[in-house]
Amino acid sequence: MERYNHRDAEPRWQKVWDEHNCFSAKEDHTLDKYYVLEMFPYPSGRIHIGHVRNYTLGDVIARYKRAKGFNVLHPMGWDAFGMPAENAAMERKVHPATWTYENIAAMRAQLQSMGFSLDWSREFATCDASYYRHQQAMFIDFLEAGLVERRLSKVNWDPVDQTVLANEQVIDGRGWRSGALVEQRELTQWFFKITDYAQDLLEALDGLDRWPEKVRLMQQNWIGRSEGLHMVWQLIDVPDNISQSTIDLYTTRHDTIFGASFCAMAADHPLAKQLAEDNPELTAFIQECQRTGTSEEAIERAEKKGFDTGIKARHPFDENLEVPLYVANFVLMDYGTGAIFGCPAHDQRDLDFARKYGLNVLPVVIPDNETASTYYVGDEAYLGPGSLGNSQFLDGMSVDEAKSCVADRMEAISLNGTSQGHRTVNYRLRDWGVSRQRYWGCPIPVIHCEKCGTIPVDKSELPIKLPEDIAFDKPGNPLDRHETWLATTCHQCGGPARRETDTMDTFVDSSWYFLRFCSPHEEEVPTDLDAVNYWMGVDQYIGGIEHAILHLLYSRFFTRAMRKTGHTTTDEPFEGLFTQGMVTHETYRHDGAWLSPEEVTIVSTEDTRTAVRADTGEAVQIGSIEKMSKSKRNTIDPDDIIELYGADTARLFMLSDSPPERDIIWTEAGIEGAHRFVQRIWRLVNEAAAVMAPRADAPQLELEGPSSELRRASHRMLDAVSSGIESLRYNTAVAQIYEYSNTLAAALRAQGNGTDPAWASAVREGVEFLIQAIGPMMPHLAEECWSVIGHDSLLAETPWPSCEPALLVDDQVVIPVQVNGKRRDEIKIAKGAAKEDVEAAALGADGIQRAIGDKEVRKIIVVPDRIVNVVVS
RNA sequence: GCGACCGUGGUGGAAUUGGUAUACACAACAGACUUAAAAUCUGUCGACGCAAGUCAUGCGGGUUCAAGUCCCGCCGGUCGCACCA
Repeated sequence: MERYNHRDAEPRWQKVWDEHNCFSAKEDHTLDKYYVLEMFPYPSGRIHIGHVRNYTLGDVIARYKRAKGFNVLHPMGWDAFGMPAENAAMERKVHPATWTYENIAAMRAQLQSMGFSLDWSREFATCDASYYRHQQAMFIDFLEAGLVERRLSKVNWDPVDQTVLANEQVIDGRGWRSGALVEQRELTQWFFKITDYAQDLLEALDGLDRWPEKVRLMQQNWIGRSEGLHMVWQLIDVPDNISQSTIDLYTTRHDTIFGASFCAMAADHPLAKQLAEDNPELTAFIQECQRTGTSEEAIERAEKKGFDTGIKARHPFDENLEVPLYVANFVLMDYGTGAIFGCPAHDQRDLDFARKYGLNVLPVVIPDNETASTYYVGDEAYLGPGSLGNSQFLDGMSVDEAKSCVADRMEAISLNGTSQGHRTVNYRLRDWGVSRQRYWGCPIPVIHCEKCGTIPVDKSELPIKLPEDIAFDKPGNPLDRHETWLATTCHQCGGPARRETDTMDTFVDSSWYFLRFCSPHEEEVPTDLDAVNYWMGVDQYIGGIEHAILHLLYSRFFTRAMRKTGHTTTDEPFEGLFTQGMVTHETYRHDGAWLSPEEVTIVSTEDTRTAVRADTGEAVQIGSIEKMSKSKRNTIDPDDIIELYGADTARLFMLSDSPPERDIIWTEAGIEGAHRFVQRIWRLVNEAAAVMAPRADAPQLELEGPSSELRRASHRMLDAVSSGIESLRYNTAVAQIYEYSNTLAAALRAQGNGTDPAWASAVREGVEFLIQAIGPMMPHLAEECWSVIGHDSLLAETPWPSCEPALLVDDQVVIPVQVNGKRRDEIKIAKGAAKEDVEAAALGADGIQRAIGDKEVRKIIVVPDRIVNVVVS
């Protein structure tokens, strides 16, 4: 028998599937649908192993659901805008569009060589004008619905690249590309008002019961709801040139209000800025605050610093209590009101600050084992529960009682005619700044007209296409310098106007592509409501955990915004979410330089494992196992694996052993093991084909008799594989298949060339089940085997077989018997046997008799069909 | 610092969700076939013990007839957030 030749079989079956149009989703909206989607790739040039894992995980469920009779939508596209294309343009003098579309072509071919069951007829790239024109139309819809705003905002500005950087692109205070010190700048930016949906996005997390708990928690923390009190304090000794006589404070610890010993506002608080105008010292302090980096380290090391403004703030419940107002470096302008009262005894930052400036530290929440008069707070603020003390009318209350009492009183008393406080809810979530000063993104469809102001373009002018003739010879946004593109006419007044040169954050592109897949060729509007109604939401979405917040939260917001503007009918885009682990590999170093796996030979002996350079034989240091990355040079090229071992082997390796949510370590031994199993299945099927019942014969399947044991194993395997796939526990499904192939091989060996027609039928059934079970995982091998056993039809078009329930249950069960919780023997007994019979059988077993000896039996616990425990004293 | 998750053989991992701990695989070892190697097949494989058995799921307690699984406290690791008042 010839070895299975993947080089021949894989392209052949891919062609057949393509010719039969096996994987295009049907436009029949009366069928049960299943929408499975993996996060679409950025066309960086080549697919990497992480893609192979991602799309394999999705393809298994797609092929399985198709076999189960669902109308499956499994599309693919390209998240094609972004910085790398511009970097390539600058480095290699190639147009971003050329670079991107060439990469797409190369990567499409790679994905096709993996045999993924994708509906390529729905493919698009987000940089296609036919896609982004609809994004522009929706931007205008959002603007009209009040979901978009243009306002001044602080941004990270890279002075060398002359662009805004996202927080993630600022490393240790420097631009990730240029290495230049990042400046804080105020720029007019476009924002999506995601904060309008903060409460809804938070509450709806509860309904996402097929999302990982971890991701829901991360989003919950990111949204960061806190319930607090907004209040107004009177200011005293305000300089004459300042009109402000009160300050707005925000707190969540209003119970500690009698412990307040100072107030503090952010360095960029409007009052601080006003005061700084004629105060050089304060100006210098504010500048110092702004210089402090935003990196984690900088914040951790930064000392609490303040500047006493000389102004006093009057305590709302105690006219005689006046506390100093500081400008402080640890107060954030963009949270709450940008100003706080400090209660040092019960907040660590306030305590550090108070100790530095010699401010009063008065404990007001007294732990149960302390008394108010003697309780001393040292260098650690007390954050725990207790009863109020040193707090006038609050004394004796719990923290919660005191909070609600303070809130009631503040709401009741008035200052200058309005209530001095009100309960309020704050979120950490910020509005989504979508402006990017880049060329390779979706142009924001807005013009600036001297007469009419900043207005959206008329929808009839869409798409606002990117100009093609651009140069990347200078840093910054080339759109700013493209005069013929910039100059336009205002559609309202007919006067001259200039185009907006900001383009949209690429996260906008990926926030609705899953909706576009439902009707990718719709020209008039972004989505066909009929199609969206039928296909959405995505039943199973699969991607990396790194998108737990940004992409997944933006998409949830965008879907809501699209619903509000009439482009879809549901709020939640992804009903099921699965976050897969990374693919990792060992790292190798020699003389400080990283070496790729091909440059290294591993030398293994019985108990050592070392590495040498493949070319020179010099010793190589084996480093830690890390995520595959170009910088560590520990990547594996999927093309090499497909060529050497085949797509099915690569797919099997991705599915076996490690649970999909966990990181998987790529090893040569592992991929070879997977390849051996591919060959083993091939041999097994061919051997079985020689002895099993021919296809033409009427099957002579029996529920009892000699062949039923094999049949039980077959049906149990199929059942276990089905549930393993449905719950995405692919590693256990693969283990079932391994185990079954051992069983089937042993059965063939035992029976020899038996001629019992019932047995031959059972073998045929078992082989067919085996092929069906591997179908979603190793589709080419399965298709080849399917034809070997005499089928003319395609496995890809064959329904999933159903199990015979009678074969899934045994009429006899083996149950372990314990004595005092330790297993001593086991008994074989009829399933569902009466308790008394089970007890009798258990007590009769040799091992049990021996273990009991002369001790007294006190109790026998029988868990039906499970276990027996004999308790002796 | 706060929050979440995880610690099971030499290795990846399984365990019906409180009911036979270590399925399946990798590695290793022994054997068969072969002139030889590869491939393939067979067997062994948590520790100690000749055995009966004893001990083993990071460590220490607890609940229970029964704990890898539940509770409390440590230790170690991974991830997320982080001056959010």
